[in-house]
Amino acid sequence: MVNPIGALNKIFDSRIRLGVMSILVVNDAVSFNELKQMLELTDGNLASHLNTLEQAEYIKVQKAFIGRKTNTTYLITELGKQAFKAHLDALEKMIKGI
Amino acid sequence: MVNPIGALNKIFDSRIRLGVMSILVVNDAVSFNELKQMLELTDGNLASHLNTLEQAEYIKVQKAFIGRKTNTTYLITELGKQAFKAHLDALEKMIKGI
DNA sequence: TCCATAACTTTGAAGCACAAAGTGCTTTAA
DNA sequence: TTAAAGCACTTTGTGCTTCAAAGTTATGGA
Repeated sequence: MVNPIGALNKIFDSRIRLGVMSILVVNDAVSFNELKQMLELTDGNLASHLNTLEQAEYIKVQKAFIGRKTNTTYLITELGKQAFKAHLDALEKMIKGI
Repeated sequence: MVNPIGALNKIFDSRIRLGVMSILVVNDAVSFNELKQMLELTDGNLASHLNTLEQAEYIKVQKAFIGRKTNTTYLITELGKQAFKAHLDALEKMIKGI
């Protein structure tokens, strides 16, 4: 038998990063504050997890202006979508014992 | 919106514990060595994760004899089954954005 | 008698998660 | 026109988790 946990993505071991991806996979552009509120996190904690996801190129940042005010939103990348899907597939296989 | 990651079980944040549960949920009694081989872990690492699961009463140990030799197998408990299922449900809800 | 195997426990290092506090910029209220 | 408050961070420090490696105890086989 092949080790079932080997196919899991380490980046998604973290519940918070998993939560961020779950949100971004269905929502096109979500702001820092929306994520913060949805996931009930402190700024620092959220920022560091977003940073990890950005380093992995699973998400990207978009800085825009709403009137004069800057607004930062986060989007999932194509690579991020693939990695997330692959992780979920691996999870499913593991659970179902395939 | 309710925080989607709040319903996840911290015990199952670990890929190894998730792997153990996935195996035990479909296999009735699995030995220490079988788990060790399937998951490709060192003795100590496996033992400590099994210990965490046992503390939570999600698994239990069965010491039996094969001839004169002792044989240790692990089984999932009813509580373990419930907790595992609840975790998977929470995961699914989170991912599907329910 | 010696070695191997099973099933651990202990130890220690490395990495991670998290809160809290600090930063720089901007906007709004007094 | 300060002052306060919000946004989006970065930095810092503590405590927890993970893991490998080594040590332990017991048994079985050569």
